[in-house]
Amino acid sequence: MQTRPVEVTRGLREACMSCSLQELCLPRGLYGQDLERLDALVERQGPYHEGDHLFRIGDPFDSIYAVHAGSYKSYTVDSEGREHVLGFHLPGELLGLDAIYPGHHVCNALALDTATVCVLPYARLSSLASQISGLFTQIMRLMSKDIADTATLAGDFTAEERLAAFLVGLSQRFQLRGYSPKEFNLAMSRRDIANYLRLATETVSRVFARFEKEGLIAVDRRALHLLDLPRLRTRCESLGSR
Amino acid sequence: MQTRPVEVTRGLREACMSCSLQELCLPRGLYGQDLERLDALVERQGPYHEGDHLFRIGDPFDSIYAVHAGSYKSYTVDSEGREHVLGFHLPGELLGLDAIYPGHHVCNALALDTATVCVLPYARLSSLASQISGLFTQIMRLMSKDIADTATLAGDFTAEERLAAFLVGLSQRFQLRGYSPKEFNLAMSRRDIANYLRLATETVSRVFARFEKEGLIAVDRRALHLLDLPRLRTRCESLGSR
DNA sequence: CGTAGACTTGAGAGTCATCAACGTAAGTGG
DNA sequence: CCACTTACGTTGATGACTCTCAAGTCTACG
Repeated sequence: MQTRPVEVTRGLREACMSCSLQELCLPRGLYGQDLERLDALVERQGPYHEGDHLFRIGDPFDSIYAVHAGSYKSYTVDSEGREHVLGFHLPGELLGLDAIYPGHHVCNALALDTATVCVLPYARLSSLASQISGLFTQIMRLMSKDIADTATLAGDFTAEERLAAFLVGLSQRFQLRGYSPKEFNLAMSRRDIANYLRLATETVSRVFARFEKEGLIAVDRRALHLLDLPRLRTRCESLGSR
Repeated sequence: MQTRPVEVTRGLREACMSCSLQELCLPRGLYGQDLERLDALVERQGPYHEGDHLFRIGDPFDSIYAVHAGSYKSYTVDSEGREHVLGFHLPGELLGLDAIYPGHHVCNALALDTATVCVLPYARLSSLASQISGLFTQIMRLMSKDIADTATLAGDFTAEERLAAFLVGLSQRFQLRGYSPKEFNLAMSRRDIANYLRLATETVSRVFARFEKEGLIAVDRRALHLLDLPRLRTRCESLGSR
């Protein structure tokens, strides 16, 4: 069951062609007519509001989503009802790739704030990818990146290493999108961060406090200031693959 | 630097067409002429022997590998020299998908026993994928599965849950390949298992002993006997996504 | 202004890592 | 064939990191 009917802002063509995320998103490396053809199958969807679900476990898979604005979290719920956060998704990143294989969604995705997505109907996308070799390449690249990234968190690292890596990673992703790498707002709660990093919320709270005491960061609720990025990096050097 | 020159068993065509792994590997869903065209670009490589590297971090990426026989492990080495096992790969599974994005390998892969692979040159594969829509679909499916699988281990589970899930997962994979799901040999050492599950080798040893005492398994060195698969499953229910 | 939820802080407990010693199997060279 | 070596695996004792439980603070919102 797709969660709820949502406005589809089609109207203006050139969703991709004028999008500021071109460099991060699928169209990278596509030009002219190829880009127009991709543009023709993309639909903007939203806005979703905080807590709205983009899709849920079991929903039939028919589209991949690219975050256009705002941010999302994806998560599963295990047999005992416990939630497991799989990732946070910023503009330009794809959602729903893990649903291709089984043909239905295997995780939930919800908006962490007011957010929109670009909908890429999979059937049309794959037929287009057969015609445009650059598109095939780009899809493969993004999926490959996804595989490499999910492997990063799978270490047995300390709470400090995990949180430092998380903050450094976020910083890099914000910078790529043209935002300040040293100052940004966390869209997600402590509980979500803790769950994502496989820690207790209390531990996250304590490590934040420790980092602040050491002058690494300044944090006020969701507002974050990375004061000493170099030293923060040394705190998570072992997770080098980022 | 590709590790070492290895014999390439081309010779007989029909590597894919007669392969017993067809149902697991890429050709699934391809027939007749399409299969022949895929077959034409695949080269069998090996045999590699225990400890031989298939590729190493930094090696230029130009091919995806499909395990044909034997088993491999993939792993990284962090800045402090510690090894991190990313996965074990059985016949029919793909290796090197995470190298597409960066264009070079981001992990090492080595043979755990005498093993062979099928080499899929990426450039030729992607051009073929634009001609055969079923091939594109299949590649996407396999990458999607990879993404979903790597997410599975990322929970904060107990040592028992992790090991139970590992054994159950292995069992399923062996069964899919036509082997007994209850009796098989572990190709990997305790140290590798422990590293993969983010545990100490001693912990793995102890949990094996505990499982044996409970009558869940019988284990002698690498020889494993799953005596009570149902009860083993209940031990890792929370990792339900498998 | 009051309540609910998010966040913080403290104290105690448990799981697992570390350190250490020992047992076993396989391979080597005499 | 037997000491010797090496890698692997098991078992025990101790300690640390982080979870759990609990109470308290702060913020947002109705």
